Amino acid sequence: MINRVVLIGRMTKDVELRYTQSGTAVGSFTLAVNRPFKNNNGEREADFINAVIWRKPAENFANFTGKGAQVAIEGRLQTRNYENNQGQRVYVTEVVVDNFSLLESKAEADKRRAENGTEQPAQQPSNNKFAQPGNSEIDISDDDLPF
Amino acid sequence: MINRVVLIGRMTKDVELRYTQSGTAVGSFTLAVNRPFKNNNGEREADFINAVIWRKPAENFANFTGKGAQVAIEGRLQTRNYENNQGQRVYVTEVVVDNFSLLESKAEADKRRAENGTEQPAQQPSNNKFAQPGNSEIDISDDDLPF
Amino acid sequence: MINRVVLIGRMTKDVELRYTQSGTAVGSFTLAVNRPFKNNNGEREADFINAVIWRKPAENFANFTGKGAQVAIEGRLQTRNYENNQGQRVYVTEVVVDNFSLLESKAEADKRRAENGTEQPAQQPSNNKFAQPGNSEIDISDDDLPF
Amino acid sequence: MINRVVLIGRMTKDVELRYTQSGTAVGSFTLAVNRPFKNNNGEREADFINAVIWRKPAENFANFTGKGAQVAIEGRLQTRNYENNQGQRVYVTEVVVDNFSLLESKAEADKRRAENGTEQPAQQPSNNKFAQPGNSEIDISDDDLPF
DNA sequence: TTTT
DNA sequence: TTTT
Repeated sequence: MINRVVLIGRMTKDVELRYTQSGTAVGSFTLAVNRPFKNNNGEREADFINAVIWRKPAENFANFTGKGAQVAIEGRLQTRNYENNQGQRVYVTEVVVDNFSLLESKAEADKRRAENGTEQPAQQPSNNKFAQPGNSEIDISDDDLPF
Repeated sequence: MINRVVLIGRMTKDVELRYTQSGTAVGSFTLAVNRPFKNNNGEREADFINAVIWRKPAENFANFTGKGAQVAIEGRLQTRNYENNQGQRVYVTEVVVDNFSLLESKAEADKRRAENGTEQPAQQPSNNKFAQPGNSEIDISDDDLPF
Repeated sequence: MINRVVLIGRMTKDVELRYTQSGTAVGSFTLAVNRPFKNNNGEREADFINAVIWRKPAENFANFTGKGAQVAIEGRLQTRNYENNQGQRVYVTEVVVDNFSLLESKAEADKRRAENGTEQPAQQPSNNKFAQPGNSEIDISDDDLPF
Repeated sequence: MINRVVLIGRMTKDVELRYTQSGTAVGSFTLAVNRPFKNNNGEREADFINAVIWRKPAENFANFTGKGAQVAIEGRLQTRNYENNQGQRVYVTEVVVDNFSLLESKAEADKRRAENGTEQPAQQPSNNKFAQPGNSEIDISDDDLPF
């Protein structure tokens, strides 16, 4: 089966980097991808695509990109569902990234944001800076590993 | 911005073909795309990707494919959200199809299902057979048109 | 850098399976991909895309597909050049396949061709049947390995 | 049939913009796409992918990108062949671009090259600057139009 | 005939 | 819950 996605967009925030109980890194983030056309009000809208990235590439990605930076990602579409705290089933579609290309460094994006003004700098959570495995460990079963 | 998806999978059901108030055809369907690897129980799972297709291609697609048939689709990822009847915001990610390739005809898929046995034949809802515009008109604003 | 190709087409002939001096399998083949539109004479032309596939997947691919069979391939575009026997430099662009999906088995394609008539059966060269490494060894340097 | 290519790379030179006898714009260019791995000498090589772009987008593309600039392109693979002046048949594989994204402006690329030093500025051939149709008219039959 |  |  063929399942392929290629996107270019901007990071809506820094990568959220976490670790499974067994120490596997997982990064999650959302890409804002501008639409090719304008809406009825003459505005260009965006789609907000969720994505995850695993293992060593997750750590690299988290460290070299961040909020506002332009990136290209490649991967496959995956769906999953879970029950939220109101007992409702929530369906999620996300890209499992297996290749990426940084079109702008974290530093460049930060610099641009600083120059552009009032915008406060991106927070620098310790967990997107080569965090130690085990640090921000979370409740992700290793069964969720996509391989 | 680049936003491209290519999928090969099987139709989980016949296309749901509807019409906006102004008579534009919209087809919606879900593709089951088998994962490239097996899970911890040695089973091959699938991802269930939602998709929409507009206008004349929607009518062709609805008429020449159907439940169980293998198809290839190409398009872009789009996100939208709405409030459900419990007042919860629901987020949807779907493929807006702009090209497709039928890898098996509706007839072939039906024949295969018939041969395979007990499975009941795919229902033949009038709305997937060149339905008249205005017939199964629904509450889709023309503002939802993706162009 | 992003470099991704997805194609659906038909095998113009059986896979040519060879082995490098160190025993690495390499398959080469050409895919006929029909164009989406007709030319000025109302005919549908095709593009003939060259592709290579390496190692174990090359052997699987060679054994389960063949002339006339429909396949989907995924990979990256690669260019190389060499001097031909007239001393001219020849430029080649080909897909290095890293994923494929068989949309029709070799047997189905052969059956279809047999039913369709006069067409002679695909030749069965020993080198597309789990050939022994070393058998049809050729002058491919291991330096050509794409990794 | 599915036939899709997505590439990110750098322009090896300015776009060559020409016009068919009937005044249709055609741009041709080559993209250098770095390989994801290093070769046996520890160097990162590139693939040099030829591409063409037609009509109005060709003029926009020619005017807003240029040598050294990073771009993303999307399109389909096309093959053609012709006889060269030595009477040899030459086979060409190229991308017919139907979407692009400028990741760096012509100005930015020029600025970068100027800062980096000795490199001479990109020549500014009149034919990549909103050239008049008919100006650099060439021997392209309108039969070559890909639609 | 190639870009950073 | 969103980027430029």
